[in-house]
Amino acid sequence: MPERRRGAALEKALLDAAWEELAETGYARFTMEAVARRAGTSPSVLYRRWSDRDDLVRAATVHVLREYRLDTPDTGSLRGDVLTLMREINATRVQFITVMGAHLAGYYRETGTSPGDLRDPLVTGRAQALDVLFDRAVERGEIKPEPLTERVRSLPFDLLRHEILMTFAPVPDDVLEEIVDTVFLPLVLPPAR
Amino acid sequence: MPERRRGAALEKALLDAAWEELAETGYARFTMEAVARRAGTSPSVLYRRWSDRDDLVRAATVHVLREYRLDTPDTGSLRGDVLTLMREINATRVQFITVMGAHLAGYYRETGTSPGDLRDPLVTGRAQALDVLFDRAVERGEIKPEPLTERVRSLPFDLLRHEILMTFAPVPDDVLEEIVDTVFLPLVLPPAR
DNA sequence: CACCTAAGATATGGATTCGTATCTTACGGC
DNA sequence: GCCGTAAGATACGAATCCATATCTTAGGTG
Repeated sequence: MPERRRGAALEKALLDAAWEELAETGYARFTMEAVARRAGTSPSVLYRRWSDRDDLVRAATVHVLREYRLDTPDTGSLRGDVLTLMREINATRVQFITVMGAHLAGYYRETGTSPGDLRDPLVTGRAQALDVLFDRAVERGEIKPEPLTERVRSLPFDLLRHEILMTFAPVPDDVLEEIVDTVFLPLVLPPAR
Repeated sequence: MPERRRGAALEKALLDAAWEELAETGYARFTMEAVARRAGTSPSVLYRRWSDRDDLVRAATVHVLREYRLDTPDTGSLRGDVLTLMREINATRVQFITVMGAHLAGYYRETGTSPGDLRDPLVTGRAQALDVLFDRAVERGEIKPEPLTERVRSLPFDLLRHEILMTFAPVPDDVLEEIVDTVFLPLVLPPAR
C-alpha cells in the first residue's frame, strides 16, 4: 500500500531525518529508532547502510555539509557584500553551527576531532567567494591593494559564529551591522581623517 | 578504617569529581556511578544531595564558576595587560570553555539556556578588571579618553574563546599576539601615520 | 509473469544506567 | 561513652537503547 522509497532518494531521506534528529534532540539523545521513525522506516534500514550510531552521525553531517553553498553577493560596496553574506549565514546556518559547535561534543571525543575540522571545508569554500569580493573592493578603490590577512578577512564571520555559539539563536541585525561598522570596516578601510 | 568526609568538604569533593567527569567524558557519558567512583563514594551519597543527573551537572558548573577569578595585571602597557589576561585564560580555562561551549548541549536543551547565560557572570566580573586596565591606558596616554564600546573591549577575549571552541585546545601564543597586534590594538590605538 | 533484491516490520538478547531501597558503620554531639 | 545522623556499600527493578536476526512484501528486472 505505501510507496516504498529506494536507493538515493531513500538515503537522502534517512540522512535528512538523522540531521533533523541531531538538531532537535542533540547527540546525547540521538537514537537509531528515533531516526527511523522520523524517516518513516525501521532501524534495519539504517543498519544496512551505516554500521553504528556514530557512522550515521558522521554521514549525516557530511551530507548536510555538501548541500551548503553561498553564492557571492555583489551589492556595490564591501560593506553591503559582507553584510549580505553574514545575513545569509545568520538566516540559514544557525542550526548547523549550533549542532556543529555543541551537540557533536560526544562525536568529537570519540573521533578525536574538533569543530574546526568540520568547519574548515566550509571556510575554504567561502574563501574563494571572499577573494572575488575583496578584489572588487580593490577595483572600486575602497580598500588598498595589499592583501588582508586571513584573520582580518574572516573576522566578521568568526565573530558571527561566536555570537551564535553563545546564544544558540540568530543574531539581531543591528549586531551584525555593529560588527561590520565598528570592527571590520575600521580595520580594512583607510582611516577617514 | 577509611576516613569519612562530612558536610562541606565532602560536597566540594563530589562537585569537583562531577566537574572532572564532565570535562573528561562529556555530558553524554556522564553517569552518577562514575562520579561516585571518582569521588571514592557511592551513588546514594549523590542522590542524597541532588535529585538527578542534571541537578548535579548544574550544581557542579555553578561550583566551578564561583572559583574562577582573574586578577588584574599591570605590565605597563595595554598590549602587555591584555596579552597577560589572554594567556591566563588560555592556560587555565580551556577545559571550562570546552565544557561550557560543547559538552553541556544537553543541559542547555533541558533548561532552555545557552552558553551565554553561563558566560555572562564571568564576563561581568572580568569587565571590572578591564575597566581598571583601560583607565590606566588612558592615564598613560596610550589611548584616547573616549570610552570604547563593549564589543571592542571584549573583542580579543571573544576571538580567543572562538578559537578554543573551534579547536578544543589552547591557542598558540603567536595567535594570541596576532589577535592583539593585528586586530585589537589597531582599533584602539590612534593611527600611527 | 516469475524472480530477486532490498524495504520495512517486529522481536529480542545484552548491556547500560537511572533512581530507590536496604543495610552496615563511622563520626560528631551531648 | 552512648546515640543519632549521615556516609558508604550493595542490590535491584524499570527503562532505555544498541545491534542483530528473522520474516513479509513491494517494486524493479528479465
